[in-house]
Amino acid sequence: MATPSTPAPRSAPNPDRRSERARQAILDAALELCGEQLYAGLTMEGIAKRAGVGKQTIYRWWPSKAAILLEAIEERGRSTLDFPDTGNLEADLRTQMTQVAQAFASPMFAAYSKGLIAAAQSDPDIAKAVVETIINPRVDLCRERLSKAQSAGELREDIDLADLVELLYAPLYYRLLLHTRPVTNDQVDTILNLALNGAAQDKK
Amino acid sequence: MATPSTPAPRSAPNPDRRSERARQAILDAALELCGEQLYAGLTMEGIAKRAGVGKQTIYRWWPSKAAILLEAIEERGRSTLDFPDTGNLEADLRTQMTQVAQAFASPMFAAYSKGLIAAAQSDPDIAKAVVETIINPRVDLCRERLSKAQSAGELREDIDLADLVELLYAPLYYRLLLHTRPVTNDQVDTILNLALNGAAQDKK
Amino acid sequence: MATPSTPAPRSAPNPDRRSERARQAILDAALELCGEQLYAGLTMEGIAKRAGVGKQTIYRWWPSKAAILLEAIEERGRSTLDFPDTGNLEADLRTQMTQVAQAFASPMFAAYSKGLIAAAQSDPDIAKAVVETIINPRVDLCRERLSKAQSAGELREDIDLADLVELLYAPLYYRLLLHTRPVTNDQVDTILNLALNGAAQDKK
Amino acid sequence: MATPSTPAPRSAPNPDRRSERARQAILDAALELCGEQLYAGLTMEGIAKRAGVGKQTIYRWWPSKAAILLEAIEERGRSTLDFPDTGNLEADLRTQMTQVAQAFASPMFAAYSKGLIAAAQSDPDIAKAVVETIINPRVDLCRERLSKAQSAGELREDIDLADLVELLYAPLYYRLLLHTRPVTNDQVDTILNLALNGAAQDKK
DNA sequence: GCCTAATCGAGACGGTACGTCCAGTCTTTGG
DNA sequence: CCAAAGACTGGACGTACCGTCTCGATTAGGC
Repeated sequence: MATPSTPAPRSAPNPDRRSERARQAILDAALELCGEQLYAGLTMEGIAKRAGVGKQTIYRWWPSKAAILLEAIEERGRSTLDFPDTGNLEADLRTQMTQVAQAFASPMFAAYSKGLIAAAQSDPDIAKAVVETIINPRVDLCRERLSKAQSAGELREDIDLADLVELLYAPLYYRLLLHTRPVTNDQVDTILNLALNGAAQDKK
Repeated sequence: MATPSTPAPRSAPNPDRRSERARQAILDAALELCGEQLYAGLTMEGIAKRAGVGKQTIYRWWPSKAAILLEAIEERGRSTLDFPDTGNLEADLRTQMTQVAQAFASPMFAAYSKGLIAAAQSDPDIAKAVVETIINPRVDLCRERLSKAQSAGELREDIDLADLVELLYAPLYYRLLLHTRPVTNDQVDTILNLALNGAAQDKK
Repeated sequence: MATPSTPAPRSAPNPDRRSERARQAILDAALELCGEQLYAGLTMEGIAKRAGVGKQTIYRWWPSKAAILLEAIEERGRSTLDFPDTGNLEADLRTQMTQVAQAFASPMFAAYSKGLIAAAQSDPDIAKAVVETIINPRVDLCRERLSKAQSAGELREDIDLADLVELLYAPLYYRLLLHTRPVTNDQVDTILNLALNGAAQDKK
Repeated sequence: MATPSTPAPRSAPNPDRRSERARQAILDAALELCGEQLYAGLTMEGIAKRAGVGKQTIYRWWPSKAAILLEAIEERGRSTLDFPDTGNLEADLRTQMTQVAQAFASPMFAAYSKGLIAAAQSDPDIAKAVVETIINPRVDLCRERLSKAQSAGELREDIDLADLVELLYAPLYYRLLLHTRPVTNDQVDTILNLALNGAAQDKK
């Protein structure tokens, strides 16, 4: 007889009886409102009203509004999970990174950045969830592609691929979150040029 | 009856009569509270009570709590504005970037990141102010140092220095804001190695 | 095509299939909860949980929680319906009124007073039901006894017996509902003395 | 150095700074709403909205909606505090009791009965306050008048005047709260006739 | 003695009001 | 006139119940 793995903090609701209609309406409302106004103006009451749903129904299934956004993005944002492999590393990276750069300009990723990452600064649980469900899967896919390239002799043997992934994508997040300059396709070219070839003058 | 020269939208306060004691107490209280708890738990009422100050005194001089933090950091955080020039570019960058990496771990920069940058996602004014008063001055100093190196033939001629600054510092912000891994001194070495020398295998 | 004889506003439940177990459990739970806490803290959800019953089962058979109490009291509280006739009017009244006075102190009558009468102030249906099922039967019995006494020449011919019943029992309700003094057996003696003999000095 | 007499449960508000405008608006709104609908439909939120007041302002000064009604009635309902003394006891009682009987039909006393007395069944504090601020002052005035009559030989020496007050007024409350028959002026005559002269046949 | 339909326990649903907390404004008092 | 104090309107918070609705799982009556 196995002990239940979930401790059921407060008479856990039964997911089988969950209303899919309400769930979708809540995710839709959250994304819409986050697109229309800024994340700080996003309220549980607003989501409930827009979704035509009781507040309790939200609190029954999600611990916070950030958790709603997380689920919404995880469910609807699977498009940036593709990673091509044409044999040409630089071209493949350009394809994928351009896709990310364009996503950063879409309303849904506005919700992502303005909402989740901001909330993550004040809530370690959100931070953990963002890393695990959003960041890591994409990082892993990128690292696999890089690993093939390293095996093929296209990349130096002595570099850590996780560090290289960081170097490639960090500048996109930098502009997104610090609002210095807009994220563009040109930026991707620049990053690839610098990261692959290095900034130093060839010693020859 | 003379019209006052300043239109005074609503009885503009006179800075000459401002109480420096109250101003310092408010900045102190804001930083202390931001260090003790998360930014989301930082309230105007809490700052006023901690500072022994009326709420009106805060609203008279600052438009938001983020503005308070901004002023606090601008006033107390001038240390990371130094930029060395020993003639060795990589060493100088390592010195400065290590300094930044260590600042990211200090309580005051917790306030900076968790507070200001999060708030900037929901408030364009804050975003603008952060870039102008915090980011740009440091970027400019870095770019000047890089410019000397470029003139000295240490860096490729064809690269944009603003892009290089981004490439160097973005990974630090990436870890800070996305909470993937802690920011360490080792990270600085890795960034410099990759960014200066490139990840690609030497074509010989 | 025959119209059903009962219009069945919304699928009227069939009393033949009613679960007597559930009915008793609900009445018990309602009385217990009303005894343990104040009427204001009595909830449909609490009754359902205590009775181990679905909420719908309650709503199917009763329109309100006051209706539950009413049925509970009507079913279990038939004891105060006895009215003695020993030939001595004052003694018989003392017997019956003392019984009522003691009932007012019992937990079940706490439910009666604190629950039903309070609810009756906000719900005319409850008020009507209380009068018809609880008050009137007892008033009628008392009036019959008084009528015999009037015929026997023990009471004045010119008085309305309904008014006299009121005069006798009203002071018990007065203390019960206004919480001025506790209802005691002594009060019964005092009432009988005053109501039968009058407060005025004999003119003699 | 004196210890403050009030323990100040939670940073007690300063009554000197209280807004009389808000206070009157709240009392008005409570009485109006209680007159329009039944007490059970009276909500703090409704009062706040009608009064144009924040909910906090209500909770700052009153512990419950019953407390609001109590203050409203105490402040506006001083009219039934008069007690005549013409030398004719029965006439004076008739005057006063008729006044009370008529008050029981007015909207404000609907609030009184349907609200306060119902609430008193579930809240001992309310019950205590009702007795002390509403009931007792009026009972005392009546008892004084009866006392004069007793000294003047109009009433029997052996009766407790508090009991007589109860006997006189209880039937009015009986009809009011139990909703058996409406309270009328005729009822007052009946009560006086019975209570003063007694129901028993003169033994002569 | 099945079969079928209603009732049952259970609880998720859209709502309303609760009582609290904080935002941002207004008012009072004192320096 | 500024500062402190804090009461004010307003609105979102997260909770508790309301009364309705929707699920299987009994469970009883009519066949």
